[in-house]
Amino acid sequence: MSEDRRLRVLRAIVQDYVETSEPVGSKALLERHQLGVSAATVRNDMAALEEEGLIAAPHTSAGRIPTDAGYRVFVDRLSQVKPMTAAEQRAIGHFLEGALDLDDVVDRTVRLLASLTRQVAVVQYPSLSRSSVRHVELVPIGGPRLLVVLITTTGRVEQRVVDVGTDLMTVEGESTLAVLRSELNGATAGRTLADASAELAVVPDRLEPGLRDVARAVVAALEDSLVEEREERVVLAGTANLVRSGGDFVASIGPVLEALEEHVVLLKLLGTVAEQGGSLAVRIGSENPYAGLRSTSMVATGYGAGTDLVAGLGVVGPTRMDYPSTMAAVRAVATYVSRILAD
Amino acid sequence: MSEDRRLRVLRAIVQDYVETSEPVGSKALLERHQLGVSAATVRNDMAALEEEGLIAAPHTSAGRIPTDAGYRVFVDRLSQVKPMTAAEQRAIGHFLEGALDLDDVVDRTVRLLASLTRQVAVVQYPSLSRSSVRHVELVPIGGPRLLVVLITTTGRVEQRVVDVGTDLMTVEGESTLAVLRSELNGATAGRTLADASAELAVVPDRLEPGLRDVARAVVAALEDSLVEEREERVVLAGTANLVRSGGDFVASIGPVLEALEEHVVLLKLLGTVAEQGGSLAVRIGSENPYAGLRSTSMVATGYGAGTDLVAGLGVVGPTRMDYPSTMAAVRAVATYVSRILAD
DNA sequence: CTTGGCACTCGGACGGCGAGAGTGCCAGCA
DNA sequence: TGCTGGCACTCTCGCCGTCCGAGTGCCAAG
Repeated sequence: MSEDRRLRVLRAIVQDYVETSEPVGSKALLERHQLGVSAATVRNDMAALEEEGLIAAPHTSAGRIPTDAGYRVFVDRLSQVKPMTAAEQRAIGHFLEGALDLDDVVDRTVRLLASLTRQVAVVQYPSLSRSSVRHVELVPIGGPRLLVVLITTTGRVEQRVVDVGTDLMTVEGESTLAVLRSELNGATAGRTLADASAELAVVPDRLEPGLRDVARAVVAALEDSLVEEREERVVLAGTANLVRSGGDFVASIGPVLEALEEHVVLLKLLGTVAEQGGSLAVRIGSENPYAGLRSTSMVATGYGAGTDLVAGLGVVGPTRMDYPSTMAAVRAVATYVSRILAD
Repeated sequence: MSEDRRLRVLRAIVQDYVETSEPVGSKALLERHQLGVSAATVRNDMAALEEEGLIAAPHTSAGRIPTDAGYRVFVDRLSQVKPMTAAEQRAIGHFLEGALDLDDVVDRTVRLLASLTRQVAVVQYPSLSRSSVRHVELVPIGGPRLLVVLITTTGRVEQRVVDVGTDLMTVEGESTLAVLRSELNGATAGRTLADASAELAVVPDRLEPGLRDVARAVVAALEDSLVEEREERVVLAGTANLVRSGGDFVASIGPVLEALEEHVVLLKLLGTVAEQGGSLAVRIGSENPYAGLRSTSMVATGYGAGTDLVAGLGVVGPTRMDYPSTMAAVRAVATYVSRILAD
């Protein structure tokens, strides 16, 4: 019994099941694929595959469906990411070109990904801790309050109101701020906040005593913006696709929607992806650490301006999804967004 | 046949149907409400109510369910918004107090509203056109590009990259910017962008000729940020509640999810609400102009810092919802958010 | 105007039945 | 040793007839 043919059978089962949403039997398989063997042989192979835990039968007189492990083998060994057509590529580029600012880029990206894959798309905002600082601005906004604005090379703008204890809306206040401003920019420009942390810490000490408290408050605010939960944002689109996905999956969308609303969960998932280097990550069904997402798979990858990855994006859908196309779309979109952000 | 009792019957039907999700018959009504009349009388009243189009029978041998018109009468004449308990009020205040910045306020608000009402919550970001300008900042970000940052009194920060044609990252560039900066702030500070529009338009003419093109580009960017579609943002939470809402409603969540993703639609709905003055707006089922939301009701109101309303918030749920509690929650949350924003 | 009574309707649950799909196993063959 | 055709077996699913009960509309009497 050739291992090779058994895997071809598995591939055929996955493909058919993805297409029809129904358990596939030996006969149906022969009709749609040229396997060159008889139904009985296929049945033997199926029995073996079931033994290995790659497929399962919902009940005696139904066909087989792939298990999570089956999809895993399919993704790892039996499928290749199918390239996007030139037309699709053009469409992606064209759609993303028109974006006005970072919000718009992220918004367009997530919608595009959702409509390309017909699944729920997830896009993380470029992370602050992994982006470089372009500029720090200080704006007095009345009384002792100061608005600290942080602009990154990816175009993300983060702001925070700080109470500095002294009223700075005065003439000498303005010159004070100018000093502080240039110190801060000197300490941070061009590097990530995390990298600049040490330099930032000593900024207050380099200033005249009267300014130190102000400086300390501002530096604290900048450091604070790195705290994981606060700094990360994630955007969704295409949740309606969950309903359309058909099959018995629809019954379990409740927990899935809940999990998707827990942005922290999504960030964790995207985070591990962005770290583990370039290529696509696929997390299938029960491989997923979060209970609500046990019936789904996630296909994700990192993206970013230039060579560093600054965030992750991907899609979430039923484990019965068209992995090759989905993977192609995720990869293509990530490539294009990265290109756009590089400007 | 007293009109009065007929309405009491309608109220009882609405209450029971909301609670049980099942058509309610004359007998069940008598068991759960002290109407002081016989089943036959109730049946007569029901027939009359059906005649008036306020209730309907799904089929012959089932009870009645309220029509959209029936809910309308219930909301307008038969229910009063039931006040939140002191404990609930404290919880709301406490939960919102902790917010760090505007994003956080909006985020907490929408989650709070979703969990209070067990429905989909919708919160619009404070609108730019209706907020006052606190400060305009200009930051050169390399080459001929300038980042224009707009900060409103509600704490919202909007940024836009502008190509001004000249490289401003020079010494004289910086002083140029200082002039422009103070002109812009002089023209806008303390009023809404819309109000400042006329003043802004003449700013370029007051400057030396070499600066005019730069100034025009910046002013155009500011005006541009008012364009409706771009300026408005809306945030959702609690979509998972749609699934839990039970009854036959679950079948139609597909179109509802789609409609909810069309933020433009939600903004239109919230927009009309915020305009029409203080109190709560309730839009029931087919009163809704958008096909996807025909099976839902929306309860919404405006909120804002001080006396002006700057945005809307509300919830979307099945027409069969507990209107009195929902309305109470929406109103209470709006009140508290407004209070927080006033700081 | 209300009430009790009564005949009527209809949807949903239940159970039996047959068809069809799919399987496992076996014996024969290369 | 591995493939194949055949065959008996097992389930699920859909269909149909039946039954039950909830709920109604109407009527005649109070």
